[in-house]
Amino acid sequence: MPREFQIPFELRHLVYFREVGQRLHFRKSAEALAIAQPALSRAVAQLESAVGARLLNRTRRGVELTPAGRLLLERVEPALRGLAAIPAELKALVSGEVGHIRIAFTGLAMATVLPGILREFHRRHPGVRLELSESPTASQLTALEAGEIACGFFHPDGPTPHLHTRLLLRERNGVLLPVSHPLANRPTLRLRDLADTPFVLFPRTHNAGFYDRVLAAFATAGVTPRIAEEIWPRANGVGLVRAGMGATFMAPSEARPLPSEVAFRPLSGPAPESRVVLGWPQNPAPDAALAAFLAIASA
Amino acid sequence: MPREFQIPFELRHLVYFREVGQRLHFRKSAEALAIAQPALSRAVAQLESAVGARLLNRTRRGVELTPAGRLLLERVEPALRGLAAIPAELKALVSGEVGHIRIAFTGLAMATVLPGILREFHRRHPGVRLELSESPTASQLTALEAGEIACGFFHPDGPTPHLHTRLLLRERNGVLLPVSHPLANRPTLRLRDLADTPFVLFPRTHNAGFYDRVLAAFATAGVTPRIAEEIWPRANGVGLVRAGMGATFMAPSEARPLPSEVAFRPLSGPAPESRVVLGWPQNPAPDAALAAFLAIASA
DNA sequence: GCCTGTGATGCCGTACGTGCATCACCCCGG
DNA sequence: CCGGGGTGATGCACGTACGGCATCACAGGC
Repeated sequence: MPREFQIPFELRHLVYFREVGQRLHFRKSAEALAIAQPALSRAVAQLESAVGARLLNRTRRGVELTPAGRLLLERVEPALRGLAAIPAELKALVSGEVGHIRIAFTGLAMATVLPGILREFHRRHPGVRLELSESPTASQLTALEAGEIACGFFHPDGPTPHLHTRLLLRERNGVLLPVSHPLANRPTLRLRDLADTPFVLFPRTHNAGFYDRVLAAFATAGVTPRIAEEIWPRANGVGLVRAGMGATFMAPSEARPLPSEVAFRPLSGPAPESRVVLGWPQNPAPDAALAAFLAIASA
Repeated sequence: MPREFQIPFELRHLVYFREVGQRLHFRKSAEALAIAQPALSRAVAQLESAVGARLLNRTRRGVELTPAGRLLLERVEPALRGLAAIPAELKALVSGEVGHIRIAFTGLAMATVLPGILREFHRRHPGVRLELSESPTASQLTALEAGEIACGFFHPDGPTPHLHTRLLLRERNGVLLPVSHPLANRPTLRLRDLADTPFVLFPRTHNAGFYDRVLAAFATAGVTPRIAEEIWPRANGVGLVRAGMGATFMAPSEARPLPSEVAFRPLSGPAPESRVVLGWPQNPAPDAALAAFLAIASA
């Protein structure tokens, strides 16, 4: 044996000793361990020699623990219990029963697809802890690149290298405007009607893709929009619209409960589109918990 | 292999895996473990097979932990640290550096020999915890028999089977009496002078040996004592003497600080004798800590 | 007194952990 | 583009030590 680092015995010795230390009977312990009695005697003797202390007092009728044996048993029992539990723990981990996943999302994702996904995942994998954090698309992309999050729900913004993506939501936006707005009484609007209306958008850096689609839609309609305010997160734009500071774009899904001072109107003709994408790194390969989450989220 | 109960791997596997899991490099880890690299590869592969999970992702330039590997490492490290500490712990125990000893004593022992012994033992063996409890001789003898205490300081009371004993103190008693007593002005007293003086003793059941020696001393002196009160522990007798309720016997050593209302007078002629004995069971053999204590106490 | 039951010991086969040599593969540099 | 250094994996042969079987030494009991 070249050297047994730090620990001069093996688990076998401890398991055997625990049995004898509890039963105080070599033959019965050997039977319980499914080995022959001499092997057990040898193993215990080896352990005693390894730790440099007598662990058992052998009398002719039975065995009793020495103080050293009591101390060792006291130390060994929890250690063995812990080690014995490891395979099951790992099994639970690789099967996706337990684990934790760091997930980022945008406000739109939380307003649309995310709640249903979370509910279903939690129902099927209650042992997996989710760390959820709202952050803009651009931040999610760098976090994914750095491995800080396992997956993200964001809004696509051109190509996403090193990522797998799955399109979860794609909705033509409508317009949210104050009920006091002259166009608020029409059932649908066209972009070109809104040339003079000031718009509340968000900083382009936060989701350049959508931002550019908004401008493209205006261009297609032949008008140039007036950008009055920028705000983030997008949902807060409702407050500005409500305050009469302008209109904003919104997907129908996120315009569900609205204050009475604002109105949501679909667009006919060109319209910007909101997209929610689930993205995760191509490598390393997702662990079991993440794989299960991705499967449910993509369903 | 007949069956490896509960735990499908050996400490060797865990030690090896910990090294690789920390260094993330097979060759360097093998060198640090003083084994060849192939042996390490095999051992880790065996562990992975045993726990049913890939623990390391082998890439061509280095190694990285899988989630399962991280979890296992997290579990294994404290376990190995605990197990590695065991030999030293046992060594400390058998060498008597640590441990604990249950000790019983009587008030007289605490008033005489015990403080010096405790001080010296604690100086030489600071890691040994002492559980001290005052209890009468008879209780100590049954506690020793039952193995409830490791040794006792008591007053011998006839033969003590199954015990080793060591006589630590043997003092002729004097008499403690109120200063108002007619005999208080004599420098020494004789028992026969005290025939009419009421005495405060203790229940005979608590130390029949001494009690009988008191009566024997009176008999030798040709008088019959008047037993007025019984009290326990003995030291409380001082209070009764101070209250003028009678006299009592006392060893010179325990009559050091006395209230001014009482006086201690040596006896000439027959006198009862106080004996303090250290006793401990003949078997089981004393452990290292107890042996060290006995050696110091007997010195 | 023998018989039963305890743990320890002698002997031997074999399984398995090990080292050496080599392989398969990839990155990197000329 | 091709070779050299470096990674971990694999084939093979050796030695050890673990385990089983048989037996020993010893104490208690109807």
